[in-house]
Amino acid sequence: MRRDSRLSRMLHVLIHMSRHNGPATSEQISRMLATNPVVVRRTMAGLRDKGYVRSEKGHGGGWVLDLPLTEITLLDIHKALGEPTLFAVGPASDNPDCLVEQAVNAALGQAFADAEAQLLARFGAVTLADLAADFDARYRALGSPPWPHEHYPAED
Amino acid sequence: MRRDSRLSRMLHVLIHMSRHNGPATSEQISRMLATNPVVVRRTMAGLRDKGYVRSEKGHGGGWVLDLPLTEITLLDIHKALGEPTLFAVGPASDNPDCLVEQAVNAALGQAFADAEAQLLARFGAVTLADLAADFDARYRALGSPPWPHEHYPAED
DNA sequence: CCACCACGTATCATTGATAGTTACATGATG
DNA sequence: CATCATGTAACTATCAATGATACGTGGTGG
Repeated sequence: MRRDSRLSRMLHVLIHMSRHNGPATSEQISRMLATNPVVVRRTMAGLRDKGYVRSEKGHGGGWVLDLPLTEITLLDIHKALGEPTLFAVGPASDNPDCLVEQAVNAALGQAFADAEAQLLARFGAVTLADLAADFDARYRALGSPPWPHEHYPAED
Repeated sequence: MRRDSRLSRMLHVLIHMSRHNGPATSEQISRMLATNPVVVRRTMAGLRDKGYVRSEKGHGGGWVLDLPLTEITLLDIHKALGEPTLFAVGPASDNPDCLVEQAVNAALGQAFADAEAQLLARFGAVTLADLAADFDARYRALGSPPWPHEHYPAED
């Protein structure tokens, strides 16, 4: 099944933004994500509404982080994206009155609910600063890796 | 995202089959699942190949359970369906060389891998007999519930 | 032995979500 | 005030599950 990559993409972008001086335009971001500017604006809109980023129009405008990475968890971004369904498999409701179907869905539903709770707890425990620190470790480990699009090592 | 309901459906069907005398035709099963016979054959094909059910052609033919419910776990059925992706959200690979993307995907990937392991372990620990027992409990609790399609209380 | 029944399977249409695109309006900057 | 950037509406593209049609194949029973 087709997988939703918005969470991954937004985390990617936010970390880049934190290492970036000044606003990043949707155009620049879209190149990083190999997509196009409208998709970026659409997806970032949710984060803006929750106050994680700010957008500025006109010359020199673009997107700016509005909170430090230490204050943003993966769970926050997941919620900002509208809490999309995490699971690709789910219960059937072909015959809601059927007791067999109810028994099956109760078992599956409980298993998925527990897995979701675990996943969300994990998301809530990881901040973007943690991911940025992992990036820094990878960067140091490789010395001077190639830059497919602009990375911003810890300098600025 | 659209959710794969095949696992739920197959569990539903197998339990009904265990309470059924003689083969159940794809036509009968399709009515239980509010779908059509071809979808049933397509989905059951995987279970047949793994030996959980048998199919018989001709007059009086249809589908028959080939193992007791105690010998079949939810995990078995999941595998028989081709182990479809469990998650609806996943990593982006827009820029595989980007160290930021790698850090993001490592964190997300680990979280999802752990959740998947938990889910599969749970699936492996539940047999269809457990679900059937839950059905029996629900049946007894309600006395004589309505039958939207044929249920088979513990008699035969 | 042959008519019928049920599975087996190829092929195409439908669905529902993200993702991509085009077009145009709005606001800010220099 | 021309230009740049976001905001958004309205499409189209894509992908996998699902649904539907058609036809082939093998058993069964009359």
